[in-house]
Amino acid sequence: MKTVNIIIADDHLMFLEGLHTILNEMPQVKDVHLATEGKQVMRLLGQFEIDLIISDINMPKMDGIELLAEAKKHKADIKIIMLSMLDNHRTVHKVIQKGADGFVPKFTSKEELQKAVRTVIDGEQYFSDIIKQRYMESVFERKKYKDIELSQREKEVLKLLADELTSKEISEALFISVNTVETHRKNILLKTGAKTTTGAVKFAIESGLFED
Amino acid sequence: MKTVNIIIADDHLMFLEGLHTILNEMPQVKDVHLATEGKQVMRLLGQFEIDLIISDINMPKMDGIELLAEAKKHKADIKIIMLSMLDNHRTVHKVIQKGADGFVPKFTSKEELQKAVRTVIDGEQYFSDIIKQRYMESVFERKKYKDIELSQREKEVLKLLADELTSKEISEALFISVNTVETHRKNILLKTGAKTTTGAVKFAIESGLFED
DNA sequence: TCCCTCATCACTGAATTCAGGGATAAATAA
DNA sequence: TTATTTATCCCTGAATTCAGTGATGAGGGA
Repeated sequence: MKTVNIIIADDHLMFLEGLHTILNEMPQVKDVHLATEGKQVMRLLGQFEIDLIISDINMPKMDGIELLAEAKKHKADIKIIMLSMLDNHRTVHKVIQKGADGFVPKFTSKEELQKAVRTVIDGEQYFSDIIKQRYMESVFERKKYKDIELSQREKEVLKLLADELTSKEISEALFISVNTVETHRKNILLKTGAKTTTGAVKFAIESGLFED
Repeated sequence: MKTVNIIIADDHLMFLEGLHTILNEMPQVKDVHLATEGKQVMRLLGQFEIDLIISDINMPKMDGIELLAEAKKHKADIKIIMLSMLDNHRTVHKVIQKGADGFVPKFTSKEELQKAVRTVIDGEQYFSDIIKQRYMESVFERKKYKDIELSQREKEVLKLLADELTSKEISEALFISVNTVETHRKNILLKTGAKTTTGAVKFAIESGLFED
């Protein structure tokens, strides 16, 4: 039987412990290295011959998404299974796009996790049903937000509006005419479908527009 | 040596597994029951003689905060150690106020967790340093928001403003005069220190004012 | 009892926003 | 190349908000 060396990464030690226990039950698993953040994983990659990384997304210093890219850069055929708390569907989208080999939520059963590991080390991909579902959601969300994508300048204006500047103040801050600012505002309302500036700002905060 | 029966609750099975492993190492621990949500803990409390509950905060159906109150109601001298991801300091405050016997973040080391368990079963309280720190933060935050506490009516108006209603529409919705609405708005701006309605709404969203 | 907060209502005038119509140059995508 | 998007600018008039000031009755706490 083909055996593999694994690194598991998560900043929660208790979680790491549980994961370790579950993996040790598997005959396919040879060595298991533990890490509590991304940079540590990279160091381990330099020291050992690793076949699979199982990593959490939220970690200090270097998160799972970054790690995904770095690890694949270091060793192109390395397999990566991502774990997550599954709070939002934006990250689900990102992880899949970045080329993860597997993705399961943290509340997955022991059996499903082991199945995911077996599937991935056999060279196939494994995504939990709920992940697939979230992925679809994110596609739809994306479509919903696609139609109302603001231009860079509009975002800029909206941010300043959120900071309580008036049109005149914004015009002075951006060195443009008040009329231009007003036009941007008009278009922002038009695109977001909001009736008031307040509504547009609220929308921006809630849809994470300001995070980009 | 005094031995105790424990229930551990967390909706993430892998985490539960790790916690289980760590507890099993302790000679003070007799039985460990697993649960994935609050209601299940309550059922176990009816079936077994339990001394300590170690629970996550975020769980489906019945969360840790609710569980805390329910469990103490069921058996006054039961001990409860809370675990959390430690995202915000408002929940830290809530948990301590509700009378938890211990509170440690999920990224705690095995040693600290075991120490917390020993301390609590000896009848004392155990709070991690970072928890104490967060608690202090929440106290300061609270003080900061204390000065600008809005009245019930003002909150109501602010909510409707966030929903893009104009003063006139609000006056119609609440069956009061437009002048009254304007006065409320004026006072909201005064209290929040915001210059615009947009700013006040942004403040309300970010400070979690709408959550109460 | 006295003071304070809350919720209600009123008026004025200045500032700002919103809705509506257009226009133009430059860059980008089809 | 043509069409679309982006960023810029302009004007008008109605609606709305903001700032300032003031008042009243009800209710709670010191």
